[in-house]
Amino acid sequence: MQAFAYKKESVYANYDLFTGIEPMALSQAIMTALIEDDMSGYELAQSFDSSLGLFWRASHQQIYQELKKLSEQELLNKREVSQTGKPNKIVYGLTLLGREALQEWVFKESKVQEAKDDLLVKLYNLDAGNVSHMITELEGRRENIMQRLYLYERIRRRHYADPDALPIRRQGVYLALLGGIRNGEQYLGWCDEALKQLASIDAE
Amino acid sequence: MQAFAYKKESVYANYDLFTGIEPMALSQAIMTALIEDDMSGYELAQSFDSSLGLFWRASHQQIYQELKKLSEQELLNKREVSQTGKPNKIVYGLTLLGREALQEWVFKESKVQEAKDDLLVKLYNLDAGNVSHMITELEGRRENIMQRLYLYERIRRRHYADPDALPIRRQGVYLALLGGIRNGEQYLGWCDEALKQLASIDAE
DNA sequence: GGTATACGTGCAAGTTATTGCATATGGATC
DNA sequence: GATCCATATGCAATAACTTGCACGTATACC
Repeated sequence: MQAFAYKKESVYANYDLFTGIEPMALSQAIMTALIEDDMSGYELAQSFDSSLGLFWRASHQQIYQELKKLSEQELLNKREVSQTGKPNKIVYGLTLLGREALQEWVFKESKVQEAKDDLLVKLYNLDAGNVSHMITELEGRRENIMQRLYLYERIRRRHYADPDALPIRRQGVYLALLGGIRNGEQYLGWCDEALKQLASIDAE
Repeated sequence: MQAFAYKKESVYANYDLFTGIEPMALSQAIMTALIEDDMSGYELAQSFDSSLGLFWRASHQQIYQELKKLSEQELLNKREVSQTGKPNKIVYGLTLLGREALQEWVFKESKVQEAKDDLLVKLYNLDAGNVSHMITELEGRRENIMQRLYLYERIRRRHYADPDALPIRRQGVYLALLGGIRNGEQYLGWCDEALKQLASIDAE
C-alpha cells in the first residue's frame, strides 16, 4: 500500500537561473530591453515593435505575464508611477540580481527557433492554377520587406553612421541590426528571382 | 435560475477547412509532404529532417498527433503495413478531400512566424568580457550554416540542375530550396562581417 | 451625445510545441 | 549476457503563445 505516492517534480519547477537550462529567451529579451531604461509593460510592448522586437516578437499579454514572473523572482523591481491625463503605469527596472543573471545567460548555449513561412509550403503546391496567386503573395512580401528595409536604414543612418566609434555594447546592437538588414536584402533578392521564374511559368 | 448555462463554443472548434481561418500550417506541411508518396509518421519525421523540414521543423510527437487528427477529419487515410525484422508501421496517404483542402489552402492568407535567435538578443549585451564568447558562438553558427549549404547544393545539383525544364510543381519546390540557399549565403556573409567587427573589438 | 483612438493592466480559455517517458522488435557491438 | 542503436508509435505534463475580452481614464472628431 502506497500511502505517499512519489510526487514527481516538474523539470522546470526549480531550474536555476545561474546553472540550469533556460527554456526560452523571452525573459532575457525583456531584461535586455530594460538595460538602459526602466519601462512599463505598455512601453515595452511598443519598444518591441521597433527595437529588439524587430528580432523578437511578443504580444502584450506575454510581456505582462513575464514581467510579473520576473519581478516575483527578484530579477526586476517595480514601482507605480502616477500620471495625469493617463492611467497610472507600473514601471519595471533591472535589479542587481537581474543584471547578473543576464550576464551569466550570455554564456549559455543559444537556441534558434527558425522561421516558419507558409509561403514556402505553398510553393511545394505550385501548379498552373495558382501561379498568379503566388505572384500576388510574393509581391506583397516584397512590399513589406521594402518598408522594413527603409526603417532599418533610417535607424542605421541616425544611430549607427559610424559603428566603430560606438561603445562596445552599441556595436553589438549594430551587428544585430546589420543582420536584419542583410536578411532583408537577401529576401528581397530572392523575391525578385522567384517572381521572374513564376512570370515565365505564367506566360506559358 | 439558469439550468442550462450557455455553452461557449471554441473559436476553433468548428472552423471550416474551406472557409475558416487556419490556425497554423503544420497540418498543411504534413499533407504537402504526402503529395507524392504515402508515408508513416516515422518516415515523415525523417523526411522533415531533409526535405520540407528544412523549412518547417516538427518533432515526431507533433507529427503523430497531427496525423491522428487529420485522419479523423478524413483528410488522410491510413493503413497498417506489416514488416519483418521491424515493428509494423501505419502508412498515411492524402484522401481526395485532403487534396482539395490543400489546394484551397494555397489561396488563403499566408502567415510568417519569424525566427527567434538568442544570439541577436545576446549581441545587445555585448561587452569586453563576453566578446570572445560571442566569437565562439558565431563561429559555431558559421560552421552549421556551411554544412547546411553543402547539403542544399548537393540537392540542387542532383535534382534541380535545370530548373526551367522541370514540371511546374517541382519548380515551386526549387524556388523554396533557392530561398534556403540564398538565406544561408546571406547568413554566412553576415557571420563574417560580424566576426570581423568582433575581432577588431577583441584586439583592443 | 456617440464613437473612435490612445493609454494602461490584466484574466480566462484556448491552441501549439516541447520534454520526458513508456513500450516493443531486432540487429550490432562490447 | 548487457548495452546501445535504429525502427516504430504514443501518453502525460508542462511550457509557450494566441485570442478574445474586461475594466478604466482622457482626448478628439462628427
